[in-house]
Amino acid sequence: MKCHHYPNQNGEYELCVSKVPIFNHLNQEEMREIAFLIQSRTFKKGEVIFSANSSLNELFIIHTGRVKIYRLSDSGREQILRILEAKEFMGELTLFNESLTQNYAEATEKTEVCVIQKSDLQKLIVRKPSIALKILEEFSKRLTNADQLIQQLGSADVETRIASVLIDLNKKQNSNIVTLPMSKGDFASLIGTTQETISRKLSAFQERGWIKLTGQRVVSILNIEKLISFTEDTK
Amino acid sequence: MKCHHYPNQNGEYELCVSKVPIFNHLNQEEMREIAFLIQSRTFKKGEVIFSANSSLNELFIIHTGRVKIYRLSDSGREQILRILEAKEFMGELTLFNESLTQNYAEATEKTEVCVIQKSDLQKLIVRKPSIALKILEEFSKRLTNADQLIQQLGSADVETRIASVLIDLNKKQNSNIVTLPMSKGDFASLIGTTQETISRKLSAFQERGWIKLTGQRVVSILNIEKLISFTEDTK
DNA sequence: CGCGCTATTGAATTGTTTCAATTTAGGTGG
DNA sequence: CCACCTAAATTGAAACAATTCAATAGCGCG
Repeated sequence: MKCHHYPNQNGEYELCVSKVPIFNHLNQEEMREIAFLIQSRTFKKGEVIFSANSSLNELFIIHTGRVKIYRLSDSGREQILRILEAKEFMGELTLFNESLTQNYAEATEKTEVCVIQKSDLQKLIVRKPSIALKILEEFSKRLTNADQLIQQLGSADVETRIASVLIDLNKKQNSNIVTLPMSKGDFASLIGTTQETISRKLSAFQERGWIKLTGQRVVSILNIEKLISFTEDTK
Repeated sequence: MKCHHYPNQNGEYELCVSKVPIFNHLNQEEMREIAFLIQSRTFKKGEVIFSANSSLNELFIIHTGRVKIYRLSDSGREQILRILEAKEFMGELTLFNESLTQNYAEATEKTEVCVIQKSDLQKLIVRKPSIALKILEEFSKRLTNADQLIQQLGSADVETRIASVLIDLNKKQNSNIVTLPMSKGDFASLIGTTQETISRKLSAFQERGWIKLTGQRVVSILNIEKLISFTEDTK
C-alpha cells in the first residue's frame, strides 16, 4: 500500500475533493481546505482495504479503481454486497453507527483512494450540512440497490438474476457489448450462486442466441428483448 | 383509512413528534411547530399504505402498529424487505431520490401513522440539519440490516436463516419465549422461502429439542446455544 | 362457538450445488 | 512479440436442498 499526503507538488491535491459528489458542490476555498485533511493511498489488486471487526476511523473515497464490499459467513462463504467504483465512498457505516463493521473491502483492481478521518468529516458536516445531504442521497441510492438485490436473491431463480444483471449493465454501459465489472467468480458471489452455475446459465443464453460470450468478461447482447421478457416470465 | 389533523382537542398532538428519533431531540418550541405540519392516519390490518410506481409526496412515521415493506416480482412473488415498527419511518427513499418507489407498504396490524409532507420536511431539514443526521443514523442502520439480509439470502441455507432470525428475536426481545412479529407466511417471504419450508424446519428444530412451538406465533427457545452453533457450522 | 385463515404434512419434481477433471484466457517475462 | 504459466472458466455426473401442489389439521378472531 502506497501512501502520501495531499497536496503534492503539481497541484494534484484537488483531484478527489473536486470530483466526488460529497464535496464537489462546495466552493474553491472550501475544497482547498478539505484537501488538506485528505490523504491518498494506493492498493494493489487483491489487497484488503479494511476487514470485519475493525472500528474504522476513516472514510475512504475511491478515486480510481474498483472495490468489492463483502461479508464472510462462518462457513467461509463470501457474499459480495456491492461493487464500488470511482467517486463512491466506503467505511461510512461506522460514521453514524458506533459499532464495528462486519464488512470486508478488497480492491479488485489497482485502486487509489482518498482517506479522510472520521473526526474531520464529522466536524465538516457540522459546518457544511450540505455534505450530509449528499451522503443521504448516496445512502438512499444504496438502500434502493440493496433492496433490489434482496428481492432478486429472495425471489428470483439464478437464471433470472443473471439476466437482470446483464440488462442492468446493458443500460448502464449503454452498449450491446457489455463488460462485466468483475470476474465471473465475483459475479457469482454477488448474486448468491457459484461460478459453475453462472457458466452453465450463460452458455444456455448463448445457445438460445440471446448473447455471445467473448473473452472472460465481455458479453455481446444479441437479443435484449428476449432477456427482458425472460425476467418477466411467470415461472 | 381514518384521517385527522393535529393538534386535536386533548393535547395529543405531540405524540408522534415528541417520540420519534428524527424529531425528539428538538426543543419544545420546535416540536410544537412541527406538530402543526403533521397529520395522523389510521390503517387497518391488510390496508396498503403506498404502492410501487407512485411518487410519494410524504414521509410516514409509525406511531403504533407494524408495516411490512415489500416488492412484487413480475411473477407475483412477494419479497419482504423489512418490517417497520413504532418510531420508524417510510417513504424516505423518494425524498433524496427523484424517482418512483418500487416498494409496497402494507399494515400487518392496525397501524397509526403520522404523515408529513416531503416539501415541509425538506424545509425543516434546511433549518435544522440535526434532523438530517438522525435520518442518516437510521439509514445507516437500515443499510446494515439490508446487508445482513443479503448475506443470509445469498449464502446461507434456509435452516440457517431461520435459526438466525430466532437468535435475533431472542436477543431483541430478551426472552426465551419469542413472539414472531409477523405471520409465518410473512416470515417466509422475508427470508426468501415458503410457508411450507418454514413449517418443516421449525418442526425439525422442535424434534431436536431446540425449540418448542406454542400457538401460531410463539416459539420457546429451549437451547439457544445449539441454535447458535448450528448457524456457525461449516456445512 | 364456528368459520376462515393459517399452518402442517406428504410425495414427487426441480433447480442448484458439489466435486473433480479439463480447457481456456490472458498477463508476465524472456 | 511469442511462449509460457497461472488463474479463471467450463463441463459432466451425482447428490441434495427446497419448492410445488394437494390434502388435512388447527388456531384464534369475531
